[in-house]
Amino acid sequence: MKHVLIVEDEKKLADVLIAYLNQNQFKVTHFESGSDVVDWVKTNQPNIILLDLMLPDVNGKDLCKEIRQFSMVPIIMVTAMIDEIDRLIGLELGADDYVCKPFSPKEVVARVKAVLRRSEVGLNHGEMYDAFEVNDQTYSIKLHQDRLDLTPVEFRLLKMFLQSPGRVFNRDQILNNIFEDGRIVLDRTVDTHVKNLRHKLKTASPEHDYIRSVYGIGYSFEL
Amino acid sequence: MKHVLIVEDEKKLADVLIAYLNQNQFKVTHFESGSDVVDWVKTNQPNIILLDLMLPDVNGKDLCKEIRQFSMVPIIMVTAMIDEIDRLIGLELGADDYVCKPFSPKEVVARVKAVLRRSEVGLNHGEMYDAFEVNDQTYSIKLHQDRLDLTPVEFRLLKMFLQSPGRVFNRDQILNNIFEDGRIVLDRTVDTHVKNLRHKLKTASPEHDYIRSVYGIGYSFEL
DNA sequence: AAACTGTAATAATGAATTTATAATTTAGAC
DNA sequence: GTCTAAATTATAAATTCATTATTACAGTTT
Repeated sequence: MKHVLIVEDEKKLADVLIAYLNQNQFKVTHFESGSDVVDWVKTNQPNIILLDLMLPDVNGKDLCKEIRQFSMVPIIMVTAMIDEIDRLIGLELGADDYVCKPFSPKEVVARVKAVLRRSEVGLNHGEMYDAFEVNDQTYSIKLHQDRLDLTPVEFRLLKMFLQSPGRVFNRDQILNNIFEDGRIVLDRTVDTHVKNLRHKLKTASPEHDYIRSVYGIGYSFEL
Repeated sequence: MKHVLIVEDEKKLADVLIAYLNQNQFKVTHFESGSDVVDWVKTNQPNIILLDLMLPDVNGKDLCKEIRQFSMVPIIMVTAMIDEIDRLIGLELGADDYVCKPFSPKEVVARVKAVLRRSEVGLNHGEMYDAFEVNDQTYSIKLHQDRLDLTPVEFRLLKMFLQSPGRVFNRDQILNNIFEDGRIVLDRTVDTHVKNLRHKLKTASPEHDYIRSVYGIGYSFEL
């Protein structure tokens, strides 16, 4: 029986989740604050953690990172800050997924199952996107088994593209996704990174043209 | 303190064993099923495993073989099938000893101690990782028979790397792994220890470049 | 004293960004 | 349709910035 740890200060919300998860044959443990979570996780080794970003005592992001220090347990972030989401994606937090408040309990259960499934099969492997394999542990991406030798910026850029194939990003969106801090750089910088990434992709797979330029708008990734 | 992993689905039985082992200064981890055992062993490297042959989800024999793929950790098989025992002995399972249910906890503790003693003295070396041999007793690591002359910090650093080859560690993670107490030192300190370790590895094996710097992230060990 | 560890300062390297220029695309004029 | 000017994107080189490597030394421990 899979064991889910919920770290959530809104009692009502937590109760609903617990009820749903129990109905789906999950064992659930609930913490209303973050202070004792690390110790508990170390001794009890849950199968998955649902972690609220906004907690009364500790910062959810830091907690996530701290857990990552000693465990690869899957973590799903829960947040009310819809604006934060974009920045969280592809971030080096080490979380496996996120859900945004308000959410349906059904959705959460589905995500929990999905993440567990993912973490069970791909033992050492990262998430697959077509022929690409993204490995957050090793900060590397493989294309057809071969490791692409990417810089940190290129890694985040390609991961962002892979997560939304076909979507056209303008340069502002790309910069927001790539930089945690809201630092401001020129649009041309994006071009340069795209150029460098294209070159590395071309080296690995000469026949394929993955990144499409959309004149007047930005770039999109075509699998 | 020796760390014993018990894989046993009968909760009561396991609890008795845990109590006895704890009394004898063993640290104990308990799994009620076999599904997550392999991963856990890979990261946690127990000193000995007590493995039930009959588990709800996976076959104990297969589990034993699978563990033998990557580790020489001593394994004691536990079984209720007294008839099976004879067939098991001498088999290519790779287990180190057997106990038959019903057994007295005292007997099990005695066997655990015996097997550990056996594995510590004599020809039985430490855990092998490729050409590296880690010996926790003597706090030393050999590369191709040659003993590397490592300081305690270097020993823990290299052992950590060997346990997760290919994984990229950032400096915080390295420090957390190396120092049990939460002592805080500068990131540059990691660089220095890595440099010193690299030098010793180079002396022992000039052609090989084991430690890879991952710019902006940390280090990884490539076997 | 010798060995180990941590820090600080500096050098070396590598990545990110900017800059400059060339190439391409688009839209309007003919 | 084709030509041309303006806008946009591509590329390469130069610059700035960040990270890592190395060295030397100081405080501790053995």
